[in-house]
Amino acid sequence: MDAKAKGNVRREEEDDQIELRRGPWTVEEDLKLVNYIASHGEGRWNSLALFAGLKRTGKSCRLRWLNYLRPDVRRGNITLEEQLLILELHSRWGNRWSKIAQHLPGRTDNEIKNYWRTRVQKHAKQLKCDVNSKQFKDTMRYLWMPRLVERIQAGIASSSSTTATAMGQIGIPQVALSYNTLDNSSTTVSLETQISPTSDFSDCYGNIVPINENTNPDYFQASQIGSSNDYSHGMDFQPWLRGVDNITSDHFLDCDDFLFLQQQFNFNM
DNA sequence: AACGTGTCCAACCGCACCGAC
DNA sequence: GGTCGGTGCGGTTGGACACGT
Repeated sequence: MDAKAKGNVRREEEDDQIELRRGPWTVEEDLKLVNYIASHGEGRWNSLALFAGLKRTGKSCRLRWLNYLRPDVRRGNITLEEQLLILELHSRWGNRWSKIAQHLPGRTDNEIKNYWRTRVQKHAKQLKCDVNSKQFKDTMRYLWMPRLVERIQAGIASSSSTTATAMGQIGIPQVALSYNTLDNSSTTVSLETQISPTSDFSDCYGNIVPINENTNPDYFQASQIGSSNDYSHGMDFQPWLRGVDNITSDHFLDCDDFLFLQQQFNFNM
């Protein structure tokens, strides 16, 4: 055991001696934490826990604040746009949840991680394949993501067109992901509600080149409105893409989607 | 109504990193 | 260079809840 590990063990032993509380937070504890941070700000979590009168570790206080009590935490279902972003960014960075969360304002790394485990990994399990396998990644890239784009577009088309204008007026940049759908028409989806003015999107997409100049099949692209992505790669999934409507937004695959996907997946194994 | 099973998510855990001393 | 305190990250778990039988 190295010095750092010893230090961690010693601190945990000290925690036990103080009889720190664990488990779910009470309303009273939440109020103490919120009020203390409102008066003194966040940071220095161990001393914060002490001075706020909370019998919790600093780590516990930090986690509670960041994942639950922070005023800008977004709650509720992950939107289609957010699902698409998660898939995109995960394909690039893997399980770098905090980095992915930086590009989904109001969403926590914990929430994204939970989403991935409960939704995406569940589908991988149902398809009887490893979530890290090429087959599963291809399925995401060539089937789920284009389908999400179409559904986002359908939603945009049926909703008020004032949204984008309003977002522009309050200074939120509009970033779009564009794809070529499988029938060779161009599809563009705006992610304006997800990208904060301070997010470093150039970090994600800083080295983008046109698809026809990149020979790497695993390459994905995203850009300002006007460029294109190509997820088709000659695979013919048009019946699936065209045949399913009325899909609920909280899951990116409904039952029919999944059955078709399972057939396509087995066929292409 | 009672029970079993599956799902979801808040919270915890272990580890690593960093800066100060 | 070693130690310590603070912090952040990714993986895991436990319990509440929903749903089916």
